Amino acid sequence: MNQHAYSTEGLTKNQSLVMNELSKAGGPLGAYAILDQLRDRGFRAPLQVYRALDKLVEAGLVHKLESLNAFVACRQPGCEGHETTAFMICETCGQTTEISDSALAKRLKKLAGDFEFALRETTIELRGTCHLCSTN
Amino acid sequence: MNQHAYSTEGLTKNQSLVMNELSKAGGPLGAYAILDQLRDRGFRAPLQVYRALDKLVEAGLVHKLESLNAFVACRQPGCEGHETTAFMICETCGQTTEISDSALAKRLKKLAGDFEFALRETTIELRGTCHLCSTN
DNA sequence: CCCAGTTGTGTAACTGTATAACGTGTGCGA
DNA sequence: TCGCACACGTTATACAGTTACACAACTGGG
Repeated sequence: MNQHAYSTEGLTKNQSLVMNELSKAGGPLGAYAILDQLRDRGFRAPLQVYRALDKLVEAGLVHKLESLNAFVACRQPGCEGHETTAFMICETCGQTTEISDSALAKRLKKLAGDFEFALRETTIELRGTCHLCSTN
Repeated sequence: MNQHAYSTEGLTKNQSLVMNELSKAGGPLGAYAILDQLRDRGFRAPLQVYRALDKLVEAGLVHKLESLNAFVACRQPGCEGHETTAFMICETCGQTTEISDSALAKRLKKLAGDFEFALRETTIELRGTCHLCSTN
């Protein structure tokens, strides 16, 4: 367990604060945006945010969107298949959709296998325009 | 055509220099690493590198690896299927392998279609350990 | 030929993203 | 109680990418 237990999830104080901001946002946030949001809660330096994010990503509660250099709260609490999650990112409205597709995961595993590559983590990000933005 | 024609490929002087560095490297390079390599060829500012990279990526000669914030020369000259290229990145030796898999591309297109998402570009990056590094 | 538009280039300053290198405090087990 | 692991705080710095402005070189049409 954890030393402080500030949260229902066994997160530390800083981790809870960062997690809370990401949940409130409902979409991707940059580390510095999070920092700004948390200045009045005592945050002063980027490292405080990055350390919390590292743990949250590790715990599977947060995903990093590499093509945005941003972070997003996991859609569902116990986000399974965390290693092979795909994201659709609307370049117009910024909305992101999290997808877990087993066929996709399977194909990637097979490709890695073909190259005798020990797969640890995958990044799959689809950029384009979402339905809503296309029709407007 | 191009104004200077410094290269066999119709690239400008700066584009050729950057392309040449990436080809020599045989692996991913950060923009500032390229800049440092080209200081004695007259490069002084990041923008010179980024402008060249933009054109090279647009021309399909170079890929950006989002999870490394780095750039890599395209494996084959006329890299087709440029929109749906996957990369395997060895976290030990840094080597990258470029993969074009039509089944993968098809599956991604289908997923986008299911969500009525107008796909523009995809990023697929597999991180792990390559065969060589696993056995050593 | 000249002019206007486009594209490539050079330079400086700046914002944004991320990490290194310190040191401090706290809980926990040997 | 000693040391270890871990969260935390602070400063500085490295790396990534952009904005703004100016100039040079080619291009196309009148």
